[in-house]
Amino acid sequence: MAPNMKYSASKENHLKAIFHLQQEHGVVTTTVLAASLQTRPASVTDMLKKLKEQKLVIYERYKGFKLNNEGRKAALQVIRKHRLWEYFLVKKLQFGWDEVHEIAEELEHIASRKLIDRLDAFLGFPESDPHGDPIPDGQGRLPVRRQVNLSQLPLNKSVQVSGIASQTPEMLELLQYNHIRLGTRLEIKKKFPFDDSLEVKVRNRPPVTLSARVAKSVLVSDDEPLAERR
Amino acid sequence: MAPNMKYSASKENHLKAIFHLQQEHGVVTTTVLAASLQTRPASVTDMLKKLKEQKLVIYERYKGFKLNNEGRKAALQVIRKHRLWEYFLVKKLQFGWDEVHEIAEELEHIASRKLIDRLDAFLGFPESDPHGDPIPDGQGRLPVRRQVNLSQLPLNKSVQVSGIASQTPEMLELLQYNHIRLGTRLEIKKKFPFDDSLEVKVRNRPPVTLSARVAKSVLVSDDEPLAERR
DNA sequence: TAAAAGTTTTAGATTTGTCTAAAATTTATT
DNA sequence: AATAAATTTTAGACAAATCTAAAACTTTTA
Repeated sequence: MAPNMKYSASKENHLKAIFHLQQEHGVVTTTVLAASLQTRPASVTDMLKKLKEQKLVIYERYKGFKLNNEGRKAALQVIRKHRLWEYFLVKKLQFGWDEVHEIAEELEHIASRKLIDRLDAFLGFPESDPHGDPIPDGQGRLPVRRQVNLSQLPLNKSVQVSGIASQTPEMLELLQYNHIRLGTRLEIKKKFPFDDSLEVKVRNRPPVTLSARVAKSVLVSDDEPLAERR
Repeated sequence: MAPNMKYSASKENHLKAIFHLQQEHGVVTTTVLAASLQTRPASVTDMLKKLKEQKLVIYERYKGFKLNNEGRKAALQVIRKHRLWEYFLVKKLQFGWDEVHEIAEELEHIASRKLIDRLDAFLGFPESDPHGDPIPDGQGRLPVRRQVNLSQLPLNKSVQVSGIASQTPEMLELLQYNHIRLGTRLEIKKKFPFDDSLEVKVRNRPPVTLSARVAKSVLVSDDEPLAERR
C-alpha cells in the first residue's frame, strides 16, 4: 500500500464496515453491509464493483465478499485513525466516551500519514481507544487482546477491564456507580447459576453483584490493557 | 447562522478565498477567484450561483461579488478552524510552520462546533496562529491587529514581530539566521533610501541589515501578539 | 467608436456516489 | 421439484462539483 494512499471517505467507510462485519460473520453480504452503512443494497453493489476493480476485496456477484490483504490493510489504517482520534477527543479534549464516535467518523478520513503518526506519538502510543478497542499500529498490526467477557471468566482470577461491549448511557452509569471502569482490576468471587449473576470484587471496595446482562458487556483481559507500546 | 451549519468543503473553500481576496481587492472577480482556488472560471461561476441562492454572497452576473454578512461569518468560522488546527499541529504535534497548511486545509472542514471550541480551550485560546495570523473567536470576531510591515515602521519604535507575510523556506531561514521570529521585539535603527534596506536591532544582538524585499514580509505590531484571550 | 482582446457566463459533458424500480438469481417452502 | 420469498444486480436517473468549448458581455486599443 502506497504510504499516503487516499481512498474516498465513502470507500474507507465501506472497507471499515466490511472489516468489522467479517470479524463476526466471515463472509459479508450486500444487505448486511447496506444495513450497517445505512444505505441501499444497490449502492453497496455499485461500490463493491469499484472496490473489486481496485483489488481491495474478493467478490463474485451473488456470492458475498471479503477483504483481501490490501483491503484489510486499508481498513486497519482507517480504524487506526478512528481510534487514535477518539483517544485524543476523550483524553485531551475532555469529551465523554459516548460523544466521540460521530466526530471521529469525520476525522478518520483525513489523509496525512505523518499527521496520524505524530498524533500517535503525542498521545503516547496508546494501545486501546477509550472504549477499550485495540488501536492498530503504523504497520496495521492489531495488538491481540485475549479479551473475554466477565461471564466467561473463572473464579478468583484477577483481570483488568479492557472494554465495554455495548455502551448505553444507562450501562455506563451502572458501571460508574459500581466503580468499574476501563483499567479497573477485579475478580469474580461467586457465580449464581440461578440467573447467571456474579459477585465481583474491586480492590478496596465491598463486593457488588452484576447481572448476566451486564457481565456479558464487560470485557476483561489479564494483561495490561492500557499499557504503552514501544 | 445556525450553530452547526454545514457547508460543503468546496463551498467553505470558496467562502474563505473570497474573504481573503476581498481584504486585498474589495470586490472579487471570477478569474481571480478561479486562480486562487486552482480551478476554472466556469466552475467559479457555477459555485457563485449556488452561494448566491444560499444568500452568502452579493453577486450580479458580470459584476464581481463579495460576501454579505452571513457569508463573512461563515468564512470566519472556516478561518478559525484552519488557524486553530495549524496552531495545534505546530504547538502540539511538532510540525514546522511550513508543513501545516495542507493538513489544516483538510481539518478545517470538520463540522463539529463543539470540537473546535474544545480545541480552542485545549490550546489555551491562542490569539494568533503559527504564522502570526489572528484567530477569530467563537463569535467570528477577528482580533484587530494594527499590523504593518517593517518597511512602514518609523525609526526607533519598539515593536514585536506578529506575522510573516510570504513564507518561503528561504525567507524563514534568513529570518531564523538573524534571530527574528514570531514575537521577537525589535526596532529600526537606520533606513537606507538607496535600496530601501533597513538596519534592525534585536535586543542583546548586534544590528542586522534587511533588504526591502524581506522587510515588506515582516509584519509587526506594538501590542502583545501572542497574548492569550479571556 | 469600432474592432480586438479579455472576461464571464452558458451549454453540455463527466465523475462520484447515491437512489428507485425492475430484472436476475438464489434460497426457502410446500 | 415447482413455486414463493428473499436477495442481489442491473438499468436508468439524479445531485454535486467539476470541466471544455462556445457564446455573451466588457474593457481596451487603435
